[in-house]
Amino acid sequence: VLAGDCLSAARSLIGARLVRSDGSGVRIGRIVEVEAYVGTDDLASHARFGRTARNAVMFGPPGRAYVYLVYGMHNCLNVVTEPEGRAAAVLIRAVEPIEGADLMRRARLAWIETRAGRTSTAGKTFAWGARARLSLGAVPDAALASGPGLVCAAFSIARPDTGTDLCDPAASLHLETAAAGDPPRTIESGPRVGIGYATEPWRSVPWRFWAAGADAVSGGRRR
DNA sequence: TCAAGGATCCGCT
DNA sequence: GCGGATCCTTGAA
Repeated sequence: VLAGDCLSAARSLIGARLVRSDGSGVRIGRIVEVEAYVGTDDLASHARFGRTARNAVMFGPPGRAYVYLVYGMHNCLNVVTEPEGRAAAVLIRAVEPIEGADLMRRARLAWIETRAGRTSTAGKTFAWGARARLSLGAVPDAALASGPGLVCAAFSIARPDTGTDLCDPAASLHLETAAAGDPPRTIESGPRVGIGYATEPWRSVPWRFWAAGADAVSGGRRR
């Protein structure tokens, strides 16, 4: 499915499961929000400058992970789609925890700690970390991965995960199709988020897809 | 080598 | 609703 056209792949990823299994246990989440970035023509895509060292994996075979850093702090997970040679990927924006929510919470905490430990602007960052630590306790399980940066924090995904074959069930990080008992959900679509630098038509093309009514859809955007 | 800016999250107003 | 934190990637010099 991932080898097919990117927009269809994006739709079919809604409802699929993201699985992380490592020494600390198993974390499973249901994907409820994605965005498609298609080809070198798409001026919102990282592929818009052509092939570079960072985005090379987008041009490779489908089913691989592409993890990049935005705003200097947050990792974002993408699934490469379309055949080798065509640059396209689906950004995983939000996931609904199914199993291992406690582990996700611990991973979120670990993410905060690594940043709180750094002191660049004279203790200010540590103060931010302390507050974030407190507020994490108030976050409901459903919202533990309700945003692209949070998905990576909750599943301990970082740039070294780039290139992982997400279709390999033996991989520490991989995808699984929706279970038979999962509730069917309507898929809605709308313009992508955070790409104000792109020009039309790319800026408003409705290539963001989400599961209607899902609690975990990022920041009040479930419409 | 350098400067600019970004597919975000959070707290506070 | 706004702004701060934070650092990697990019393209041009």
